[in-house]
Amino acid sequence: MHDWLETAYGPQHWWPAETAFEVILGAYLTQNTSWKAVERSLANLRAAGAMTLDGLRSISLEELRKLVQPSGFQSRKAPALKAFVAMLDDEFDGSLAKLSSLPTDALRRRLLNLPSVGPETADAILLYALGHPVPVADEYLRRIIERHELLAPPPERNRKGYQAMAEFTRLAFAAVPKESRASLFSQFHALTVAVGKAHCRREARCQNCPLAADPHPVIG
DNA sequence: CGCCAGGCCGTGT
DNA sequence: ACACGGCATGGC
Repeated sequence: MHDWLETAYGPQHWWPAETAFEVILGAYLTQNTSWKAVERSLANLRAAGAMTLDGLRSISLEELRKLVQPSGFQSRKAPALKAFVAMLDDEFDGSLAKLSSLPTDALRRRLLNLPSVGPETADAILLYALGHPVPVADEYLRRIIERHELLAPPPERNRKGYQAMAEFTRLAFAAVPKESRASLFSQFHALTVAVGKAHCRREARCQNCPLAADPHPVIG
């Protein structure tokens, strides 16, 4: 499935960001929000000099709310971003490297304790900002698994479903050498988003889904 | 205009 | 533990 999608879509070079901090901002902002809207918020943050740790620390909560308004949920997302900065400052000397030096499991638990960080946001930060080799699952992958019947029962939209998708992805790449796993998880997630955005709407069945034309797409 | 987006959390059973 | 609704905005 990964290889077939890669042939169809090519390298995706994800996460679309210049810095690790920008990845983290985007991971929060894109929660249930289109990337297009996130880009506007990111542009606001960049223009305000708030795309860095120092910049984000400096601006007021009120100002931050205005900057991230275009991507919605600002009453949640702005305080959540401030809470991340506070955690980094208070516990890790303001250093992403120190945060990242925790073992993956402990780091994941710490991230999940932050407000507005659930499994997907935690894993996106782990993989794309901090380079830890964890799979990232999302609603697109859930639909793909459901509609192509790759798992029984199909994953639901809750933590158990998320865990099932993560395990599914880990198993699918179990044979891949450990040092290649982060880049493959990145590429696979990016590809599922690419095909999901294009063909996998919420209600309608897949329309012209390229996976349906693949004679051999199914894992398991 | 209605649907939807790269989730998460509080509340009620 | 689980289902369910609210959260906000803008693109299409």
